Amino acid sequence: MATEHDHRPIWALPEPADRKPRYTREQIAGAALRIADQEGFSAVTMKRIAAELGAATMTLYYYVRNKSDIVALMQDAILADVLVPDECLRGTWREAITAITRRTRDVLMAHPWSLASLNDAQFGPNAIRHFEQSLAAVAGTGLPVPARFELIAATDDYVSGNALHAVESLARARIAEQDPAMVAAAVAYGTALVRAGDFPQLTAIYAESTRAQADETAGPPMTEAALTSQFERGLQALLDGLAARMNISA
Amino acid sequence: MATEHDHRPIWALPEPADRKPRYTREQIAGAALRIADQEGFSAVTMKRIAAELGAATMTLYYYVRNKSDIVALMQDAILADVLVPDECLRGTWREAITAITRRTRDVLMAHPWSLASLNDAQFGPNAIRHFEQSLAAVAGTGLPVPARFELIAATDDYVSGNALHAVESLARARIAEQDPAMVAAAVAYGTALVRAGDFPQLTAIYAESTRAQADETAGPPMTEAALTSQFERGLQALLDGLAARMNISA
DNA sequence: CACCTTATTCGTACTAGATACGAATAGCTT
DNA sequence: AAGCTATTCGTATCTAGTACGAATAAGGTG
Repeated sequence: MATEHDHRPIWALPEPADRKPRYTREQIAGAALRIADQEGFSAVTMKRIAAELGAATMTLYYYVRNKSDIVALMQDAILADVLVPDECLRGTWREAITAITRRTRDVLMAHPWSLASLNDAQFGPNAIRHFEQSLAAVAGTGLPVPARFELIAATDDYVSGNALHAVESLARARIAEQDPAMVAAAVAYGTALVRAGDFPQLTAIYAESTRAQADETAGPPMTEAALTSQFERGLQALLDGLAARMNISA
Repeated sequence: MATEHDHRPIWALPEPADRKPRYTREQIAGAALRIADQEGFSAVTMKRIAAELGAATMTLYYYVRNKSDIVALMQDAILADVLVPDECLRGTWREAITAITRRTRDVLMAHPWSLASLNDAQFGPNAIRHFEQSLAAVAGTGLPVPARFELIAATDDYVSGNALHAVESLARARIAEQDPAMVAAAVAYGTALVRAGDFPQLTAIYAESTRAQADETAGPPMTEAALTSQFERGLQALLDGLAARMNISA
């Protein structure tokens, strides 16, 4: 096994297989994934992972160099779920990209820790498969390769940012319903600040929402369904714009 | 000072000011920010922050409840830089949003740790100011308020995701030039995998790039300038699409 | 089958970080 | 000057990651 501070991705290092190792990297990643999903990312510790597998803590270090290798394996394991069935890639580029993007968002939101835990973000096998699918999706555009990359990058940017914000929104909403006092405090702080300073837009909106007695949440919409339909509209707008600027049939 | 596990944002809690505290939360955030920018986010420890201020570690806990409060203060400090001069808000909505979005991206990329360290992402005063500016930017659209939110959210999603990916790209590029052996290993791993599996798109691109003897980087473009101009094109495409779908003058 | 090699497992120890607790210090008030 | 308590900080505890080397056991060899 290579030393620490070796920058090679974990997948470039041979996995123990000489005699009969009791575990595999896949099992380790799976255990870590289960813990992250059920108990939160911060519960993913070397000790906890080992316990999940019935092993001693230090045993893990025979399979990986350090914890961030395990995180990389977790990220790649998630990407397996991002892969779409081949049928999705047979339609128009727009249908295909939409399918991939939707699925990407679903998976990112199902594992809220994934976006925040991007360390060096190594490229694993499933990342490559995902990239291949994205390339297949835009193959029908007839664009030159760099433009295809750009098309993929733009949708990827959008979906990542959207998932990041959506996850935050939902987390905030969840905390808020557990602890209504906090909402009250936050709103009190916000309104005090708005009242004190020079915030014409917010003041107008606040007045209007008070008049309409809408719910007091000052921020963006909170339900998952609302966030998802907003995501869809943004995505289609983005695809419209990209298609027009790249001169490809929408 | 409120107890730990109080979910209220740090700004809702009174800052020590009775007698004569030696520091302020702003100084603490500033020290932490300096450390993060110069030595990386992982160098931001309570001990290190305190040392930067010439204080003892535990002194910090008189000003904040815990470290994540400090991170929240750092995030908000960054957002101060995201604010644009008022002149930027006077043109068309499109010019204004473009200006805000560009500046947002610049700042996020100047503090690469900021996107990855979103904890609960509390809303601080500068976040509110930034939101006010965004609302002012889109005020000229004449859209109903929810649609304005949506317009802002869409551009925000795009810029966050773009910055996230751009930061990663640049980090990868930086590591690569420090350690060319790693690139070789990663490329070797990638090509082996592509050769072994069923990757028609990647195979074609690899063949083409070999023939054209382009640089061997399989991924997206790496230079900051290239990433920025790609960002611009994506943003304008997104705004095109949003304008069309929302029926507002582009 | 006894035995040897070394792959694999794991116990112990060390370092670093966050923070609880309470003692020490020093502004302000009277 | 004395006292109250806001503010500072030293010490101790807990948790996490991981270096190191001992213990165990798989599989080949004589």
